[in-house]
Amino acid sequence: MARATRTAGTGGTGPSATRHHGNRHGRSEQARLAVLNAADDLLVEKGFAGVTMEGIATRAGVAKQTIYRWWSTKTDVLMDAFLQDVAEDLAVRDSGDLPVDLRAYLRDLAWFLSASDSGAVFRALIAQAQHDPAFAQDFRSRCLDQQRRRDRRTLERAAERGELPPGLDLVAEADQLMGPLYYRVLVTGEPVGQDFTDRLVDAFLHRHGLTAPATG
Amino acid sequence: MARATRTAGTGGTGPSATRHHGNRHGRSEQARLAVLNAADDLLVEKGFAGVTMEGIATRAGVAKQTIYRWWSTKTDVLMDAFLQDVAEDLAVRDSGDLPVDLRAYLRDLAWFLSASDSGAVFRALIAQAQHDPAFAQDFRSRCLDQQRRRDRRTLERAAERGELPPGLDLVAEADQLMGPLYYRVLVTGEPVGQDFTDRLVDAFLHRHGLTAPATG
Amino acid sequence: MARATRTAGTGGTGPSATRHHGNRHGRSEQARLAVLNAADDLLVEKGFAGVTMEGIATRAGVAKQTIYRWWSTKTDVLMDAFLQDVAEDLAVRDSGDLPVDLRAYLRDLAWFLSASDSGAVFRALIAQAQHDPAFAQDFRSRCLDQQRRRDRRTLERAAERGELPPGLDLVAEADQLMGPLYYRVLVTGEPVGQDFTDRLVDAFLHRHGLTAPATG
Amino acid sequence: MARATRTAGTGGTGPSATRHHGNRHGRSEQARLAVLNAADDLLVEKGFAGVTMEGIATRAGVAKQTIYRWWSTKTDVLMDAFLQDVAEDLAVRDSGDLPVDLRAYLRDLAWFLSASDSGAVFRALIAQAQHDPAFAQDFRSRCLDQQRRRDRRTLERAAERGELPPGLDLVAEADQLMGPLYYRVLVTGEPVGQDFTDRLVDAFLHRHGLTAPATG
DNA sequence: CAGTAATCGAGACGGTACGTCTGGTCTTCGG
DNA sequence: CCGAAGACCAGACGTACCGTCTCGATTACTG
Repeated sequence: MARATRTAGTGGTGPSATRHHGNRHGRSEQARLAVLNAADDLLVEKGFAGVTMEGIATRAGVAKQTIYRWWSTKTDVLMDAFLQDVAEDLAVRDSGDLPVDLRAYLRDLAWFLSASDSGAVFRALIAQAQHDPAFAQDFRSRCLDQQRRRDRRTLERAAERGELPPGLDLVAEADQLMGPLYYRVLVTGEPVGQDFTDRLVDAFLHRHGLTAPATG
Repeated sequence: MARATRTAGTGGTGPSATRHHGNRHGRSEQARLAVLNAADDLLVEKGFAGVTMEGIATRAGVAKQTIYRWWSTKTDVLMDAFLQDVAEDLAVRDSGDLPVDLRAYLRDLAWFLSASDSGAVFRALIAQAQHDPAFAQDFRSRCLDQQRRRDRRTLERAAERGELPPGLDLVAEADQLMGPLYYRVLVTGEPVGQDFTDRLVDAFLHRHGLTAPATG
Repeated sequence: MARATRTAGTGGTGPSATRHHGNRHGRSEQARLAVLNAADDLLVEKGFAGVTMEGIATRAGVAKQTIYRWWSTKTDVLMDAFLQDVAEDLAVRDSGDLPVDLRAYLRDLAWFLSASDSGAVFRALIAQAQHDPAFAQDFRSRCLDQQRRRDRRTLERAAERGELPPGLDLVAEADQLMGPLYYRVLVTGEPVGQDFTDRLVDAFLHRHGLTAPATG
Repeated sequence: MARATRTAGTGGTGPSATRHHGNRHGRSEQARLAVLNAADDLLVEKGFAGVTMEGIATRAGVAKQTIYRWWSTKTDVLMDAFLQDVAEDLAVRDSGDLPVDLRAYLRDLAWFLSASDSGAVFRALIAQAQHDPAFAQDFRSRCLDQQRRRDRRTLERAAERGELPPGLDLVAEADQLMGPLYYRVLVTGEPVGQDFTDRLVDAFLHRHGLTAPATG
């Protein structure tokens, strides 16, 4: 909900800035944000089936045609809503120490995937990708790739610092490290507390001989 | 498709065995199988969105009400279809040797998840579980639990044989071993060849000091 | 997912009469009449533009699909509504005396065309026939022909009684007699009082030497 | 189509005549004619339902707002298009002989109403007048009155020449004479050949003792 | 010779209704 | 009682037009 307010409360923000409702010079930013917000809110409140083009239009105070002008399906809208929000809900910290950063990131990722609003959108999009191969491709190139890059970031920084053996396939390592977390959230639905994520990190560190914590 | 034929071509199976079209003697097995088949076929042919109650009814030559009498939603139908087929498409072998059995199972599981018909149904159900928490619970207890038990079987047998250290949390181990495979199929959509599954097995074995394979 | 079904609590109106809401044995008479009524009412209240399929459905408490199942357009609905009502709003009297009956019928017809509810529907249908040739053909065979037959009836009876010269083209005579009335209602929109219709009748009678009233 | 060319082919008409695209001192005649033409063409090609403000704008190469600036509805546009054309498609001849002129005019009127392009527009406008009383009033004062004056012209000239009895109500006589023709075109849709119109004229003449034609 | 005022093409906007599709419910009849 | 058939209410789908609006460019008068 923070989104719309940012622009809606224009008050006397700028001189005569972005006041247009859509004309030859481009679309209405106001309508765009209202749509993204409405989609987001509906997903969180009523679930994926409760997100309909009509519902979004009504809730956003926007004409259906305005939505169809810029997005082709409700999942397309949700994808934009996700891209708008994800940066705020999942940041990558950098303390310069791999074990510390890794533990922090997996904890944050677990929260993002299982508890945040944009995580709910993310899960819905992954689900839709199972149902629709064409959407899957679009989703991967527009959302998932950057998400995986984020997931790899901590390892890459450590590799640059020399904390990891050279020549390591970081993509494969990241998939092996994060995979069980995604699996748990998406498939088994079991809780993902810090104990769970820490165990994954420990296994990773141990695998590369970085520390040998007797976590048990 | 084998399913329906089994019953439809009754020919001279029995005296006048399961010949009823639905009367006071219980539901029609013929109708039940036709429905499951139709749902299955529609999913494979047209994707999840192409599976509708009306479509199933038409394709199965059955009245809509007949479906609603026994199933509540199309995903409910698909779940039954899945349970009917999964046993055939994913078996657990037992050679008595952990590395061998593990490599074989992960290869089979990869094929099952990414290429088999029942795997397609499975993915659709997992997707639906993201969209609908109530369905998720039902799906987990009726389908997923047994799937995870199957995934664990090889490890359990090895543990019984003493090939694995005692006191190991087999559930956690299995999740960590299979997680990246599910992740790859459901999320990244990248191919899951034997090289990929073997690498997962090798990491698992190495983690427990069972072999020290030079990667490659 | 129990849906709140709203059924008119008719109590125990009849034995077990027409209680069905549409099943394999035919359509719901209740729905049919509700639709015709709603269309009629909307036309009278809001004019032709105020008659919409959605509006009819809402007002009739009927699903849009139910309308489209039995009628193709709103004018199709209006045509049925007209056929349902016309008999009540325009009757042909028979006193056995041509001048008397003719004066009475033209007066009734004038009221029907310009002031009755079904006359309003009739005018709307004639208008639509100007806009759509395909509809025009349908309208003429289903409504107009019987209307013109009604318009001719009085003359035909008089001819049978020998009050009119034999061999007269009654169709042409009727068109010439009624034409100016329709013209006045549809085109000029001027009032059609009894003085006006009587003058038409007098001209007709004079044309055939039946009476020679010096009408001023 | 003749219309636009008339102005479009400015060639060397005037010095720098009507070349403006609309500025503070008046509207663009070019746009005006393009709109009227487009409306006319659309009506003839696709029928009344095929005439839309958007369609007119596109076909005329004009912005929607330009249309709304000068006309309020599509029927308003059609009315102007009609006024632009009617004079060319229906002229009143004057030979000085009532029977001759009357026969000629009714023949021309029949062709105008049933076969000409502006007649098609005229019928569409009459139809719209049935649907919309406010439009009806506007249409009658701006189009119909002059049309009825044209219809009366021949009789008026004959009256001035003394060919008709003095004190005759020419309005009523014209309505009674033309009414059946309008009725036939607008309501029954039957063909209006010269035999039909001549018979109307003969009845009129006989009614006033001008000739005594043996009917048929 | 700038400034102003009205026009024009373009097209996004909030809406309404369209005609279609699917979801679930209900009723009737045959076996 | 079950199953086939199919009519029913409900409501979302994606499209077509409606009438309003804002924009930048154009053009003739006005000061």
